[in-house]
Amino acid sequence: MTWRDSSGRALADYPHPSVAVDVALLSVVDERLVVLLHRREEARWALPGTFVRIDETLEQAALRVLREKVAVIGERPEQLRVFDALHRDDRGRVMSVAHVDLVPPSRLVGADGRLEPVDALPGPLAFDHDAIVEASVSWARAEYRDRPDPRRLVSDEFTLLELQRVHEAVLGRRLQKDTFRRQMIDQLDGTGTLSRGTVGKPARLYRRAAT
Amino acid sequence: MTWRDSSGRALADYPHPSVAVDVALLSVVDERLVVLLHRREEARWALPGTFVRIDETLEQAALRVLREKVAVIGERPEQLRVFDALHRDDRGRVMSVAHVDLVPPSRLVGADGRLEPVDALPGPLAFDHDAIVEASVSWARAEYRDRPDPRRLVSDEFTLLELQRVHEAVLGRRLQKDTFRRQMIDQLDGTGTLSRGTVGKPARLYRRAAT
DNA sequence: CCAATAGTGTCTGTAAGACAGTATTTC
DNA sequence: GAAATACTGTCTTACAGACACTATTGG
Repeated sequence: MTWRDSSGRALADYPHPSVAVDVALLSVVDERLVVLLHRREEARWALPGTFVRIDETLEQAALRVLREKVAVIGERPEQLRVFDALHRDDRGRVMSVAHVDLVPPSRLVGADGRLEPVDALPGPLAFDHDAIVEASVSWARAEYRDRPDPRRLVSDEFTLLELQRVHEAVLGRRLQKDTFRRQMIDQLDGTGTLSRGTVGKPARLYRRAAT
Repeated sequence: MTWRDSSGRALADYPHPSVAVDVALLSVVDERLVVLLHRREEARWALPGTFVRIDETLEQAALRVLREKVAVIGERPEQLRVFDALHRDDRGRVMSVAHVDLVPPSRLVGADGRLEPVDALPGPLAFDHDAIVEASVSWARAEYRDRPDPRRLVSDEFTLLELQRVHEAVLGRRLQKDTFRRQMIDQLDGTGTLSRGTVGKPARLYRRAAT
């Protein structure tokens, strides 16, 4: 039984905006922060996006668009903000809830799209997608500022240098190893084992500490 | 001329969620951070909210709901996040874009509703409005952490103590005057005049520096 | 003079940035 | 031994927090 207002109309009887999700899927490849772009129509690159169905949440829609449009299993999409300019989409009144997700590159084998470094995008993207990429990079940097690899881009056991390289890629700048060590060390558990097979003194292996 | 897809349907022909805005309108009264609540139906308090019309932006809808439901002229509503649980509204599928606005108490004379301190709300609010209030307080505190009264709750000229009292109300804790002074002083311009009529040594008056 | 508020100098602890030294591996 | 990388001690600088002292008003 659907709800009716005093004039006998249901909610859906009133004209209302459509809602889309656009997802900036980030990863780290070759020590650079990259975003997965998707070819939209002819000459324009865009983020994967879709309309939100009436029976799914935003997160479900975000995971679905990654699966359907770029063949990737997402991890944990986060909302950035709503883009709601009146004429941003010429098909009608559409607001888009921008999302970001950050996954290890192993998730991207066989992905349908193009990975581009976030600081060297191939020309302006469709809609307001340049602004979404910018917001997603800010989100990722805030996420990696204080905590050791919260999105698990490196495997469960890692050396401090491996961890540092991932943080440098996300933050987009070099870090000093002694400062980095001091910031991270008390959020890590040593495994007692050492890395093997590299030149130089073997490094200790760590795990993320259970918070 | 409306856009049609390959099966001849316009966007609005597909069932899609309705979009609402809910606005936490904050102010500072008696050195406490307060939120304006609105009576919804019987026994439940709620934030003012409305459906977004097809021809208005989120900001316009947020300003409209303040005007229509609580008779307040808003200042600059900011998005917090979208609440999108599938059955959060029993009238149908509705997502709500939570907003926050922070205005001086002079805007609230004649407001239609009840001002309550954010840390002493009268029981659980309707829908997910408790979470919206919590997010709006976090937003306000971040806004006031580093900058002198960015929402202009005090008048154009003020003493450091007046400024500090407003910051303490927003942040919900006492501050030390010497630390506070050092944080703010280089973002202020002295006017060269002194406050008058108070007990004790007259204080210098300041203006917000042009950033 | 007393109470009250304004304004400022200084000490301490913490942490970042920078530098340099020692340690342990491969080749 | 040489090269390479891991690890750590220490110095400097900056700044927050805390304390205390001086300054200037009304009563």
